[in-house]
Amino acid sequence: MEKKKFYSIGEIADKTGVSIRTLHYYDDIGLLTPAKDESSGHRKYSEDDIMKLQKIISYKFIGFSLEQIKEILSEQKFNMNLVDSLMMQKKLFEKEKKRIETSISAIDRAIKIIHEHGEIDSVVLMSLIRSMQTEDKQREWLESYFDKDVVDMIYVQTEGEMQKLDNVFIDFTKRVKELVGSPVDSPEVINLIEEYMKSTLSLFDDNFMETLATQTGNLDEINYDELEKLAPTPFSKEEEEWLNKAMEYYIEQSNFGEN
Amino acid sequence: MEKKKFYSIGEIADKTGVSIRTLHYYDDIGLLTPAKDESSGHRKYSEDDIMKLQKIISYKFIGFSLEQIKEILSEQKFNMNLVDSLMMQKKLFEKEKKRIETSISAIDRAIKIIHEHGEIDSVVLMSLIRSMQTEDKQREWLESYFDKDVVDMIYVQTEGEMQKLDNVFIDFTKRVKELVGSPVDSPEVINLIEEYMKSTLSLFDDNFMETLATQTGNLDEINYDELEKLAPTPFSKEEEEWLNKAMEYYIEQSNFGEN
DNA sequence: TATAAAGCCTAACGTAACTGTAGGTTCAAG
DNA sequence: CTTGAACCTACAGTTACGTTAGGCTTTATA
Repeated sequence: MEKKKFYSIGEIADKTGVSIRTLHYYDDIGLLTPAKDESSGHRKYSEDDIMKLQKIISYKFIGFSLEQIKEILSEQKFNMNLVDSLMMQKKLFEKEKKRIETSISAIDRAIKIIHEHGEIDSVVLMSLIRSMQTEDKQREWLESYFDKDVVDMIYVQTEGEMQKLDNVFIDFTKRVKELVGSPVDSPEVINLIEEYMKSTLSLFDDNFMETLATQTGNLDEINYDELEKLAPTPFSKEEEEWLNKAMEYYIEQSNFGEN
Repeated sequence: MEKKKFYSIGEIADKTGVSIRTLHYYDDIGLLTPAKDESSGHRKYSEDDIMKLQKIISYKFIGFSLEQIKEILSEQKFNMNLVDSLMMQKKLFEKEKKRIETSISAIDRAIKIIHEHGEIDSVVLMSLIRSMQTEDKQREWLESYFDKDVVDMIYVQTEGEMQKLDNVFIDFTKRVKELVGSPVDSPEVINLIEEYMKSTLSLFDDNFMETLATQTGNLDEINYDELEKLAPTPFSKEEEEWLNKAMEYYIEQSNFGEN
């Protein structure tokens, strides 16, 4: 004589931490369908139901959808398939983890920048964040023009270097937005660009500059549209055009790359 | 005379990687509402719209909801508030990251177990996973009965130890399910329990055992219901009762703890 | 024993951030 | 002039529930 004990939905909710509504829902979609008391219509959960629910919770934790869980639970074979699914789930999780990690460091970077600069143009901030977000694709893009080790050299930076670069970049954009429109041969403009180049390049050693020079061949063929998608500039069209001219002028003047 | 250039929705989608449908959606909810060509009704995006979209993408990446983004973009103050929000987002991300990490190691553990044992009772597998999932709460529970350092000792295990424990545990459950119902004084049963205890306890050193002994005072007052919620057993009621009796018998027989 | 409170029921709507589809209009090229 | 690509609106669907609303049942208390 087995006296089967049943539990009410509230008890199950307490026991497992799954809400009543969720249990209703699982019943609705046929995932966990307990017996019902004939007269009252109240659900009554058996020990088996509880075990099944534990499995459901576990599979959910591992990342399966309720639809998938339904399948898994109904299959007897169970095994072959499961390992594959587990590995897939793992890959998905690892991707997500990576995404979260970049998001976290983007946040850190943003916070630091705000602290350092106080009120900051959101456009600039965004362009930095966006460029982190697409770093992988930026690398790919760069690697289609330069050797991998050159690209690595560009990206291998310490925390401190990066922060320094951020600051330089932000100051630079600020000045650009102030000076836009003024004659490209004015001392301020020349000074601005000179300062910026020096600060930026100072982070790379001579070795790098040489390597870069040997590979800077057919720059005319570069696909700039692609790049724009990956790292939007914090400048308006107008600012950008002005900046280009200023750069050109500066390079001509200082016969950069000749000697 | 400024010649304003506009872009079609398709061009924007190409430029930014955001789908046309999503751009429609952003328009619908009033997040990004480009001008429209009077006659055709086609959306036309300005440079400003593109910048705004870049910001939207960035804020999304950092974890804000579209609703929040709408607010952020409409505010001029922008600054004070933003840093706080960023820190909050960071915390959320860090929580999520932790969750993912446990999920990943749960998967690893499950895969190893399946490889090791081939066909394995899913109930057992689930109970292991579930217990990882609730490890934090389990610790809390334990710490309400033992000192923190004792609890730490229980949980500090190397990869290898953990795997060994998993295997021991799984073999144990298998045997229990085979032997359930047989007399608790039979040699097989005694042997089973002896083996299990030895394997389990062998992982802890004497120091630990002593500490544990001094603290094992009022075990009667333990709140088992709480525990059940955190670490469901892989046994049915029947199996569990039988196992309890077998344990009691074994402990009496072997005058465990008296010495 | 009456009644209140707690617990349970179904049914329907709401959520976030989209994706998909149907049926129709506009634009660009040959 | 036609054809195909690009665009439009409008509606439905997705996941895994949360949140009511309105009405039974069961349990505890006066």
